[in-house]
Amino acid sequence: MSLEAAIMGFLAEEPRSGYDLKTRCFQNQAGAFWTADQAQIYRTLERLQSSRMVSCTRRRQSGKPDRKIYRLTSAGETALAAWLASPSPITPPRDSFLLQVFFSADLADDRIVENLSARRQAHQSRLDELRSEVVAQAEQTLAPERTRILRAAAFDGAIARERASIDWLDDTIEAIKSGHLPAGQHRAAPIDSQLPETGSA
Amino acid sequence: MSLEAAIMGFLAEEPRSGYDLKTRCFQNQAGAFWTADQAQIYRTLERLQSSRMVSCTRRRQSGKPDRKIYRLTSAGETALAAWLASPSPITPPRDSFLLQVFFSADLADDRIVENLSARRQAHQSRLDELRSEVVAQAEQTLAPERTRILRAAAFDGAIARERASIDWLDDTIEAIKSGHLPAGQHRAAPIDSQLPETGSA
DNA sequence: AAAATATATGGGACTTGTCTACTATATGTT
DNA sequence: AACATATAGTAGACAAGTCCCATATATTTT
Repeated sequence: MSLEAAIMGFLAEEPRSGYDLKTRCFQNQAGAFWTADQAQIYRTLERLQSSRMVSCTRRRQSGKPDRKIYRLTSAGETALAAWLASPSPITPPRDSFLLQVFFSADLADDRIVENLSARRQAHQSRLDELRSEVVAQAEQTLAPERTRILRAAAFDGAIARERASIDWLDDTIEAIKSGHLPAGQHRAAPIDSQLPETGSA
Repeated sequence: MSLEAAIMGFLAEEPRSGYDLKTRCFQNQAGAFWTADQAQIYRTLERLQSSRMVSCTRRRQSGKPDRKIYRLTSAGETALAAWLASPSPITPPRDSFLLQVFFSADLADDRIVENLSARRQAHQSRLDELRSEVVAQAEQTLAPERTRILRAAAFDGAIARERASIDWLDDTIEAIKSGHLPAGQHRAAPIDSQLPETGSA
């Protein structure tokens, strides 16, 4: 549903081909909020066409294969407007990393810290990407200011969450490093050590 | 994959039935990080059994149907340990709400504020749930301290993100209310008004 | 006595999204 | 000449998850 809406949102700006959507729209722009692989974009376009939300015209090109240019129909505009005004569903939580933390009592301290640090790295890269995307977006002075501000707000939302994750990771790493995490009495052998416990029990 | 791991994580604590997992584990405890409906829990248990990660013993009950108690095998313990030590995949962003914000330039200011406020409400409820879950978890003094602390850390991660979202929403609502968002020159008619524009253009 | 609710387990259809790979042509590189 | 890359679109298998529903029984409520 969201992918349909996102595609309609981009087509509302201007008509585009599946290829445009894939390379231009879902890589930089909306890639921060929704990703879709090529196969799915094409299939969603077909579905939108068969439900009359978009229309399609073929454009010949010399040498390259034909482009199929999709444009939003008036039914599509209505559907897009309805989606924009409707509350978007709260997605059920699905965070495999927090799940790992939740279950990692049997993991040695330094292993836990490793995992947290790696995760920190990943969030940091994503934050950097988001920031550079904000800059790129701000430079596109062709779009009306209202559009630019709202898009910036969306990016800010994503950025705020990345920052929160990083801060939490820093705090947690710090807490473990300074020994606030008591050693466990392991059910069986500690996960990454064949040695018997020496002095921690 | 994560659901398999989560189930194994719970079975590592103690043997349980599918019903236990559904009602006790995936509703309160890990429900904050991963949800699964009943159908999927049972099917995943079957899959885990056929790959020898868990074993199953039937227990008769008078009146009620038999319980199938699943326990982690040693192969399962190994697989769980491997999962805990492996970096969890970064999931591609998929946030329909930010997508809406991204595309909502054609929506009237007060509509946008409505949407943001509704979202704020939702995040606030989720935050409250998380907090009460932390309290509930802290009261379970039967679990070893190490376990409790790590679970609390996982909840803190989720809480940190909820708070960040709420703060961002507050800021954004405030910015729009104080008129920082310029009116748009609409492509067509403004989305939720049949009246011609009067004084905003 | 009928109806709802909790316990316990399962089946089947469906949607979304991922992964792979294939067809074509033009351009640029080694 | 062989190869990679960009353009543009198509096709099929598959995994994960959601939704709705069926089957039992026991207890509690109306």
